[in-house]
Amino acid sequence: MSPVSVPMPTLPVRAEVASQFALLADPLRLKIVEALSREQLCTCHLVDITGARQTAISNHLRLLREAGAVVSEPEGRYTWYRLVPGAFTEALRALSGFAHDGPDAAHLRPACATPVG
Amino acid sequence: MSPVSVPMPTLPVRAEVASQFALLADPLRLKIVEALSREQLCTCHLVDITGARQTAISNHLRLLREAGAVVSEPEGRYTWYRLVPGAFTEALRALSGFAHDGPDAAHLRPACATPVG
DNA sequence: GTGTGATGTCAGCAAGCGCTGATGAGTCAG
DNA sequence: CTGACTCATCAGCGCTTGCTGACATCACAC
Repeated sequence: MSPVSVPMPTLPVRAEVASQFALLADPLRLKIVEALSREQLCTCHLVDITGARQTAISNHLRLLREAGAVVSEPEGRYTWYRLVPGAFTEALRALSGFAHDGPDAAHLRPACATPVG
Repeated sequence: MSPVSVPMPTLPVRAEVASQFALLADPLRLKIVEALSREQLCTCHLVDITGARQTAISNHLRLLREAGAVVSEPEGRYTWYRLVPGAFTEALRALSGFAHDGPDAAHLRPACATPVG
């Protein structure tokens, strides 16, 4: 049994990490997350910043909210949004593992052809 | 500062960063990238690791190859794939900016109502 | 040369996703 | 109360994406 057969011990919940990446995979949503990482904003701000329609912003905010990436705080007729601090921690950890240059690992080549048949 | 009116000076090419995140947004592709970050592998390995069909693996590898995230090296009847070291650098940088806890920025609330209207 | 195995590519299908317009709830000013 | 404004939700549409099966290509063993 080569290390190939070992079923990925690094990430505990790959689907969750993939979901975090999926949240950042859309340019508009990335723009929203980027803006919210700097300061709290309400929907009207995000509409102004991104230039997108209010409904589109609201849809993306709902996705982010349901995923636990942002929290909403209604205040009067405005609703303030802010980024949850540890929302993308697992994604960052996974990506850090990928992005680090692995010169040794890059040359590893496990046995390929199945030995018996 | 009035970051609301400034149209996002942080990331130069948001669409490209979003594309890098999109590459990691699929669980199967994430599994492939994770495996290739540790060692070079050929398609038969990835089929064995992921349990997916060969055509699905090949499709995902083609996406990763076209995006410049992996490189292929045919050798005999096998094709070795390895991760390009700096493939996700920009995504990592963007995510690092998001993930860092910003206690001060989290309390900033720019003026909301349009001044003149 | 022939057979087997590994790999890439193509067309087709189903599902998910993002945008839009319309609508309704809630809030503030007059 | 009425009007203006902010925001969320819904249904609908189009596009993209991922998976599958079928087929073609290439390399190795005999």
